[in-house]
Amino acid sequence: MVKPTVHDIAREAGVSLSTVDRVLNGRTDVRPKNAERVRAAVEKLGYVRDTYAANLAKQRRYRFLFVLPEGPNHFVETIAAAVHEAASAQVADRVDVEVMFVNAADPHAVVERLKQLNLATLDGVAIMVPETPQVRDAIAHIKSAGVYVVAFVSDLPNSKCDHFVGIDNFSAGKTAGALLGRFLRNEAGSILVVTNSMVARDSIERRFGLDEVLSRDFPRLKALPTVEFHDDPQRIRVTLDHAVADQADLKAIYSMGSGNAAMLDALRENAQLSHLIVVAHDLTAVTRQALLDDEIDAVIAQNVGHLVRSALRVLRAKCDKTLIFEAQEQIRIEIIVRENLY
Amino acid sequence: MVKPTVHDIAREAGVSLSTVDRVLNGRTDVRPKNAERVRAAVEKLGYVRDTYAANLAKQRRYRFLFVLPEGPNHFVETIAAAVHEAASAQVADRVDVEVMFVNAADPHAVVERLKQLNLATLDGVAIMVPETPQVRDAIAHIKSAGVYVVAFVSDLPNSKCDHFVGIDNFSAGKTAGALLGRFLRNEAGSILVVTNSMVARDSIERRFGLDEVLSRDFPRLKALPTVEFHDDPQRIRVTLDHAVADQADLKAIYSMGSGNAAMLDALRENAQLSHLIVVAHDLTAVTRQALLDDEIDAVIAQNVGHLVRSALRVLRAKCDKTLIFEAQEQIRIEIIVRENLY
DNA sequence: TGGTATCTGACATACGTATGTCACGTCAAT
DNA sequence: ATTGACGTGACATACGTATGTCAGATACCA
Repeated sequence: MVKPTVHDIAREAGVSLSTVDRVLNGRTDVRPKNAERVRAAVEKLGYVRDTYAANLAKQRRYRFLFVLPEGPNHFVETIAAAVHEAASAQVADRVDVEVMFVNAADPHAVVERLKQLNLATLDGVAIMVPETPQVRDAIAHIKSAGVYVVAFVSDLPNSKCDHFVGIDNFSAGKTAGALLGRFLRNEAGSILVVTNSMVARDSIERRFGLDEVLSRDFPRLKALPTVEFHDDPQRIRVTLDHAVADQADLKAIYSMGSGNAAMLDALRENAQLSHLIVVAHDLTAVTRQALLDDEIDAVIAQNVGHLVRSALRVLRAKCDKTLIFEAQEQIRIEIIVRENLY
Repeated sequence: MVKPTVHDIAREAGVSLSTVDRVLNGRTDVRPKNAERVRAAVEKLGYVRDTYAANLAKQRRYRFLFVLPEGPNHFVETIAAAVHEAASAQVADRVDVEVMFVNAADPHAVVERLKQLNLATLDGVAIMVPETPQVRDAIAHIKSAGVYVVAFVSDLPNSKCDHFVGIDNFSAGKTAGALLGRFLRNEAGSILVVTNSMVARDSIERRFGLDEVLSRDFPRLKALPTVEFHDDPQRIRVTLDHAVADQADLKAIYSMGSGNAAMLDALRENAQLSHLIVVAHDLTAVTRQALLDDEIDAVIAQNVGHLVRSALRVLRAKCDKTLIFEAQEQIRIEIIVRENLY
């Protein structure tokens, strides 16, 4: 009943400890017949390597890096805070975590920074940048150095990442649509959709999700063309004023990503907008306060603590070449109203 | 930069390894002055014990037990499955997990089973039973044997538990109320509240939460007195038929706990009820399917995987006497609609 | 001062695994 | 028969911590 060790395997297989080690760690110089006997013994006794003892012996440390977009952004700041929190909690687990900020808007700058990484000192990287051909190449380069890569928050479907840690943004958009449809029961009208930029694939996918649900389940609601306001708070204000003038049937606002603060500021300046349903993405200090103040009806969020811990667990699993526990790494699309705010 | 070891502490404090060990493990026979120097060195070098190395040396295994209510219940079955899943994932972490089912409806039977436990072979217990004076005493007994106890899913506020792993049911009820209020925008009417039994404090707390939100934010909505149907599917059917006859303004159903299947069956048999908004608790095979079939509008849930893993982490932290990472152990009140179903 | 109870340090062994060294086989090619 | 390549086993050391033994130091009291 007690956990078998390498010694038990050696005895069971009738070979020496050295041979067991050679098989287990994929070294050369083992006769196929003996390798097979070792594998059979492992199977029979149900041996699983004690990773902690192994790490102790190897003096192993896991060195991970988070690459996050720089610039003022509440969501990213929340993530960075979660990374630092997790990092301090994980020192006991032999993992060292660093954070690097890159100018995500400039693909060349991103690649430049990625190329400068000393890959010999790294075991894994979690990357949160938009996918470009250059980024794709940089990732291939990192991976070829034996460093594991996970796409973080934004998926990089065409890159050779080991995993994606984040939510399905298409479903997130559908969820927003479902909430809007239910919050506007029996009502017809239009929905203003705003985002900072549609360059990020996140926004595009969310928009698709929204449109699919609205057209299928709530055809009485019409989503207006997405308004992008590229870091210009003025623009959102003007857009809102126009919308309220042109669209007599405006019923709701869907804020798809960064820029919630600007959207809320604009909302506050136009009293006519106070009856609108507002659904926004990402739980930050700003949206949290807006929920409490009843300025936002619901927030679609992903738990940043889970995101970070999941990324770390996945990277560790890759390093240890162990299986990842899919159910645990599934990042939930959370719906947050004032009452279940945490 | 490298993690300090006990040797570093000994050197820094100018004492021997033995003395460091005596201080660290709370043994006797250490002069206060030396103990203080060791503590200062620990502080200065930022020493943290390597739990894994320590467990290796101690040949430590964590033996935990989940005490769950028996009887056919989808929610508990889901939990039991999650426990077994987590248990198999945790063998590598030196933890052995067992599950015991008790007849939660019979306090004496519960206590009888708890008293039979061989506490010498246990390190921690997660208990999910309603609180009674007998249970309270049994828990005190378990704790006095040096076994850690966490209240699991249902809180045991008057018992001497080490922790509560679960959601705040008052907030959960408020969340349900907030959803109902938003789903029934601008509408007035009554809400049917059903549950299997109000004996469990969960239901009582949820009801309080519901009432508070409705009266404060949505006074146009009136929640009818809670209908309990004590494992009698017939009862819920009759109740629904009466409600639809008596309450012309019936707008929604709030199912507060177990018994979703019976509620749904009754709903299906009365075509006049198909336009009702339905909010239910707990994500199980039944509610999952009902969400997909659009029979339920939203489910308030707690992630059973998180519940179980949190309980295990908390018990481990107690055994290791390390701090628990509150943010991670906070169980979320999840809102689930068809689109963010997982 | 002697006796004794209380502290302390040096050292050894162990946990399960990784890794290195070295000698000793076996077998085929020279 | 000699060489060399390959396969193997025995053994040692290490990782950071726990725990035990025991001799020796120190402090305290009479």
